[in-house]
Amino acid sequence: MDKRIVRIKDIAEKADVSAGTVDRVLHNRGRVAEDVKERILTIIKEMKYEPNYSARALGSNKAYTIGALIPDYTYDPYWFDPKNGIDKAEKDLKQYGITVNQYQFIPDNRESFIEKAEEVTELRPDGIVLAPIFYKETLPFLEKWKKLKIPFVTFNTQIEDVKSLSYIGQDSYQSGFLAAKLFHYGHPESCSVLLAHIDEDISNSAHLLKKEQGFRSYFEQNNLIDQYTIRRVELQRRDYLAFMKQLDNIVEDNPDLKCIYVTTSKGYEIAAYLEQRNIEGIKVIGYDLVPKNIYYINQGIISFVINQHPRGQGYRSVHQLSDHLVFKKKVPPIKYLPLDIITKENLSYYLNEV
Amino acid sequence: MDKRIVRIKDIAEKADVSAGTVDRVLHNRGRVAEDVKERILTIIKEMKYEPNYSARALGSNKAYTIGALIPDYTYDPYWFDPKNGIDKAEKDLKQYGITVNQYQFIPDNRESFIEKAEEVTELRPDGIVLAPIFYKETLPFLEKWKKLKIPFVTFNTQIEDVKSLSYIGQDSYQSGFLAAKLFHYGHPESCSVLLAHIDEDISNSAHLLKKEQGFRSYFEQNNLIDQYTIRRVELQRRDYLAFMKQLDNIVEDNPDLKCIYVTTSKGYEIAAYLEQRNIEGIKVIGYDLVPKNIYYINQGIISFVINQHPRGQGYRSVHQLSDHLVFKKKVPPIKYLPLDIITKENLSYYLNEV
DNA sequence: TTGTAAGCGTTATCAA
DNA sequence: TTGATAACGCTTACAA
Repeated sequence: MDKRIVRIKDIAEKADVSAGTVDRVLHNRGRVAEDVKERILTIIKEMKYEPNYSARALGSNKAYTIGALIPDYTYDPYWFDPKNGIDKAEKDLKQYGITVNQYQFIPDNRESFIEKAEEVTELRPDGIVLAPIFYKETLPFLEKWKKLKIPFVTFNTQIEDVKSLSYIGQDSYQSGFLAAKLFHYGHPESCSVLLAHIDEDISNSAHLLKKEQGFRSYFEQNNLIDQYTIRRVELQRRDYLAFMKQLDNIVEDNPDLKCIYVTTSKGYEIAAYLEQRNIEGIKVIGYDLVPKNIYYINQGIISFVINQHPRGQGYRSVHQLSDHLVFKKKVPPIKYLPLDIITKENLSYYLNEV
Repeated sequence: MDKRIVRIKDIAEKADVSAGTVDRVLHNRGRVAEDVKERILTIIKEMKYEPNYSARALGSNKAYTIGALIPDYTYDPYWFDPKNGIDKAEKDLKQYGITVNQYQFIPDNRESFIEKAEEVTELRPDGIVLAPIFYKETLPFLEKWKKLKIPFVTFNTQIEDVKSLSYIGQDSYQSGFLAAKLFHYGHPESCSVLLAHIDEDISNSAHLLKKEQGFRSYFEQNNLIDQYTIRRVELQRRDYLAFMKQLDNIVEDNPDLKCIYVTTSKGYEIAAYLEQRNIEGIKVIGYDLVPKNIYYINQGIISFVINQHPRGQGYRSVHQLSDHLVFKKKVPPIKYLPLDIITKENLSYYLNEV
C-alpha cells in the first residue's frame, strides 16, 4: 500500500551499478556499455521510475533562457494579456531555472519585427516563443532557428509551412463558423450581415481569411445563403473620415443590416461608430476582451465576443517550451484553445483568467 | 542584470545568524529572540526572498494525505470529470508528497454520503476536498472538521454557513441569469419558456433555487415579464410514465412554448422526450457536457449548455489545498470559474480541457 | 566504461 | 535561543 518512491539509487542497486551510470543512460549521455544499458533500461521500466523534477531542477543548477518575440501592447492593447501570461509563466518557472527575455516589436511595423527577431537570434536562447503576425517576414527566421537547433513555439497565428515545436492558439476557421452561428441564432429571419476586416493587411494575414471562410461556410452548410445577405468590407481606421463614410454608405445601402461581424479585436471601432450615429438596430460580433470591447459589451452594442484566451496563449507557450526543455516531456504539436463565447452576462469571469 | 537568486543562507549571512534561525522565523516556529526576528523579517522583505519550492519539497520529506469525498460517477456521469481532475492533480503533485484518498458515495443516497464522510474523518487526513451535494448532511461534518483543524475545500456546491478554506465552482445565480439571456437573444418575440428542475430534491439544493432566481431576475431587470411567460416544473425521471405525462400536459397547455431551461445536467432527458415525440419547435438550454447532452447538442435539440468546468473544479480544489498545505500560500476563499457557453460549433474544444 | 563525492536550497535533529 | 550538520533525489566533475 504505502508505495515507496523509486529513486535512481534504487535502480542502481538493483542493476548493480552506480547512480552515475543510471543517470547516463537516463539522459543518453553515452559512455556506458551496451549490455549494461539494456539491463538498466529494463529495470527502469520494471520499477516504473519517474524522475523527481524538483530534485532534478535543484541538482542540475542549469539556467535556461527563453526569448519571447511579441508585439508591444502599448501600440495594441490586445497584446497585453499574452505578455501577462508570459510573465506569469516566467514567475512559475523561475525556480526551474527559466528566464524569459522579451523582445517587443511594433505591431504594424515589419522593420521593427525583423529588427527584434534578429536580436532574439543574436541572444542564442535555449528556445523561442513568438506571435508570428507577419507571415512573410517570419518564415526566414523560422528556417534559421531550425538550422541553429533552437526550438520555437508559435502562438496566436498559425504558420503551417515550417514545423514548430508547438502551436498554441485557436482554430480561426471554426471561430468564423461559430460567429455565424451566433449571428444566426439571434436572427432567425432574413436580413443582411456585414463581415468587416479592420486594420490589417489581409494579404499577409491568413487567419483573417480563414475566419471569413468559416463564416461563409456556416451559411452554405446550413442552406442559408438564400435567406441572408453577406456583405464584406476592408476598413482602415487611420483615415477617420473615410472610415465613417464607408460605413455610412453600407448602412444606407443595406436597410436590413442587423449585424456586423468584425474579424479582428477592433469591434469597438464599429461600436463607437454605431453609438455616435445613434443606430440601435445593428449589433456587433467580434473578438477579444480588450477594454474598449468590454465597454461596448456592457453597453449592449457588442452582443458577443469570441475570446482567444490571450493570457493562456502566452502562459502555455512558455510552459510548452519548458516542458520540452527542462522536463523533457513530449509536447503536442497543436493545442487549440477553446472558443469562448463572451457576452455581458458572463463577461466578468473571464477577466484575469489564465 | 543577472539577478542571483536569494537564498536563506544569504539572509542568514546578512542578519548575522544561522540558516536555522531564519528558517524558524520563516515558519513561525518560535524559539527566536524578538529583536532578531524583527531584523530577519525586514531583511527578508528587503531582499525580496522567495522560497524555492523544489528545495522545500525535497528538504522536508513530508507526506500529505488529502481525502476526497465525491459522488460515484458510475451512478451519475457528471461526476466523471471532477474525479478526473482530482486524479490529474494528484499526479502533478505527487512529487511534492501529496497523496489523495478518494471516497465515493452514491449520488442520491444520504446514508452513503454519511458513511463515506465518516470514513474520511476516520482517516484524519491533512485536508479534505468535497462536493457537498447534501446540504443538511454536510453541515455537521464541516463543524467536526473545523474542530479537528482539518482544512477543507468545497467545490461544485456552495455552502455559505460554514467557512471553508476555499470554494471552487460557479455562481449559480449568475448562471441562471445567463441562461435567460441566451433564451432571450434567440427569441426576440413573445413566447413562453419552461424552467425545469429534474431529479433533485429542491429543498436540499440551494443552488438550484439560485439558478431559478437568476433566471427570473433577468426578465425583471430587463422589463420582459410582460413579454414572456415562465412556467416552472419539478420532474422526477424515475417514474417514466408520469414524467412523459407531465411534459405532454405542459406542451399541450402552452402552444407558444419555445424553450425549456433545465437547471441540472439532465437536459438530455427533456431532449429525449422531444425527440421521441417528434417536437421540433422547442429547444433546450441546460448544463454540462455529459455524453448524452453532447449527443443532443450535436442533434441540435439542445441549443446551449452552460459548462461548470467539472474537471477544473476537481483539479483546482486539490491544488488549492496543497497551495495551503505544502506551499503555504494564501488561497482565495472563493474562486468562481467561468460560465462557459457551449454550442454545437465550439463543443469539441471543451472536451478534455482542465 | 564506471564510480565517487560534492553540491543545489531547504528542513529537521540535536547539541550547545 | 541558537548553530551545525545530515538528509532529500539528482546532476556533474573528476578520478579510477
